[in-house]
Amino acid sequence: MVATNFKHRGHDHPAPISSAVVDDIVAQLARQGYRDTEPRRLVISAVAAQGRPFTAEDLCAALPCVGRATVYRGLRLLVETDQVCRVLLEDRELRYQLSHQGHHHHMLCAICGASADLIDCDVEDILRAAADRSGFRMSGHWLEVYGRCGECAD
Amino acid sequence: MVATNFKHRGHDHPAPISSAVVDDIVAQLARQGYRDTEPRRLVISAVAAQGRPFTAEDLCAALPCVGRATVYRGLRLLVETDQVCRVLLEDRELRYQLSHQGHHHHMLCAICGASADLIDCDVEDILRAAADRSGFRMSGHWLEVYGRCGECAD
DNA sequence: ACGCATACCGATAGACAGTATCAATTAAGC
DNA sequence: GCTTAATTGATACTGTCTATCGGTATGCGT
Repeated sequence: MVATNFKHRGHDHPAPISSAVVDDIVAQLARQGYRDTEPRRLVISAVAAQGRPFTAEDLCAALPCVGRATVYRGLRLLVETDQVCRVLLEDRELRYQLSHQGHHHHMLCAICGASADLIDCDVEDILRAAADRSGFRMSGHWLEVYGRCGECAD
Repeated sequence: MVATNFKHRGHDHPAPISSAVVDDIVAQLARQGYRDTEPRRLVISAVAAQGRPFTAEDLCAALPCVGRATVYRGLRLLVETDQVCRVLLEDRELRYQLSHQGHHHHMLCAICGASADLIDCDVEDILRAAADRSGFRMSGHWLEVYGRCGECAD
């Protein structure tokens, strides 16, 4: 194969990016009519490789061979299809992470950046009741909890 | 007085911006060592004049005679001194509003943009307990509730 | 296997919100 | 009034994300 100044695309049969997680997400996307492309697999793979909440720029840096616009588009698609959820830091920086099923909230460690799902936490009903008292009909909410994880606690 | 191409400053004695709210905030700032300047009073006055959560750009537009940087700085100062609180819309747009005393949350109407304080809502303890269960020590949180206010509920 | 329609890609330019810089100005205390 | 440090405003800049658009590759029907 001859080197070119163009990026690899499918025509030179690169090693397909594949793993249980990637295949699963690609299959879910396929079910909704989205194509199975190599750049998209690369994005999903990089997302799955992140150990903690990451920024879009983190992904771009981890994927120098994928266009920025493609990374952002891929990320947005994953958010829209609920494969990835968005997390907001105290300084309003937006991060992402693979979403576990169902609606839940995150606890973010201000020191190491780790996140943990907030389990057994039904603020929903309480908020709805309080909203009612204000004459509002609640349709959604955004909640982030900040603190220190066990390892960073003092 | 001769017209110049420079903006008015104190030297031509413009009508001082004053009202109960403005004077009160200016006094609080003075207590913390911040000067009483005309641009700052203008910003505070414009903030007080807003009927609902507003953006920094709203203020800039309402204050064409005050520099952008000054508006942003003034707003930040007001947030840091707890005179104004920040509110996050569902699309992550940042808005501001005069803060009423004490920690509380906001209910935002997705239709008309109105906001109401969420009263009798102690999510704090519940969150802290849930965080404990995840091994976290909670230090803060960010909560916004979205929905429809009474008037927009149809 | 082949061809077609169209989703998709990447490079780049641009929109946008907010910040840094810095000389000029002014508030506040003496 | 005078001094000095805080403040201002014009502007340039940063960083994040989106729009555009020519070209490409995927998935499907055949």
